[in-house]
Amino acid sequence: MNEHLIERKKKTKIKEKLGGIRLTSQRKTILETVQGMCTHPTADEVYQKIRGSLPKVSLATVYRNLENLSEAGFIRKVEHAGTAKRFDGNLAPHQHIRCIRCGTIEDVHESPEMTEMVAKQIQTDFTIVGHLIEIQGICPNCQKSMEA
Amino acid sequence: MNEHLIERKKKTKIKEKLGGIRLTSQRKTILETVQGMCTHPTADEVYQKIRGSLPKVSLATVYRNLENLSEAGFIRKVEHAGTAKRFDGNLAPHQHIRCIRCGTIEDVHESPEMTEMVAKQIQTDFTIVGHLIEIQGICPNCQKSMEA
DNA sequence: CTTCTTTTTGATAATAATTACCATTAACAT
DNA sequence: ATGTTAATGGTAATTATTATCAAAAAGAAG
Repeated sequence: MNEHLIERKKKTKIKEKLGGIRLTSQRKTILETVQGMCTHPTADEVYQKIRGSLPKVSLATVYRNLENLSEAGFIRKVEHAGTAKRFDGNLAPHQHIRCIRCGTIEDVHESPEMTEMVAKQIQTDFTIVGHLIEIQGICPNCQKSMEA
Repeated sequence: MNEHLIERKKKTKIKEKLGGIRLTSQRKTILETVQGMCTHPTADEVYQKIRGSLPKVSLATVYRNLENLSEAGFIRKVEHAGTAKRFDGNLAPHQHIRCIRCGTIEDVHESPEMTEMVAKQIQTDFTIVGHLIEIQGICPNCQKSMEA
């Protein structure tokens, strides 16, 4: 194995292709940020988080990348009843509990029996593509602020 | 039963109190419209529907009334993952199937076993106030338009 | 390493759904 | 009939998001 080949191999490794879409510093940072947060952030929350390392980044870039990173399957869009879209770096199938006051979302596990039960129940002329089970509650923080 | 009492009874009947909130023609029309539709309309859909009988009605009035009619418990706000809010005149507990392409919502029945199962599953520090089971699919109409 | 093509970006305008504001009008208790 | 309070219409403001477009960067080809 000569030096040329070694050089080549390194380059290929470093490139870290994202499957068709180009690897820009913005895209990389956004992906790593969502993967590193367990809070199911909105576009704006990601934007605020990355402004330290990428001061010139545009909010539009964040929206765009969250959208195409989820289309490419690197993150997923959280289906929920709240207003602002939220994203999740955890690709394992699971459901969520959402605070109806502040919008905070945490993970909850969905048992295979429940999945099966949901699928079994429905008789419809729609073509079913999935389902959403969202538990709704008040988070501990909001409970505190309500008592005060 | 003398005429006075008969007169009184009639009046009470006609007043149709809405539980604290005043009975305006706009409010009455909006309530009856939502109750008469099985399509889980958005504010704008209600607005378009009532413009014939109430040409001067404001869209803001529709938004306001859908909100306070649901707060007062006469209709319910449909919890769903779509963008525009939808309202339902059917107060019986049930869940929905939503077309992810056009937003159409139809009713689906939720079995008590499923309700129980959802409640049983979760271990959390949130105070649970309810849950949302949304089946997601493609409605027959959208299926047709996709084929074409 | 230079050049070419294509994608992506930043800045900002536009849009969609909703809410806020406020002077005028209407409801309804007295 | 009248006074108080709530509701309305018209419109501006807000929030979340998408569209636009010239300039910059990415990655392929030589």
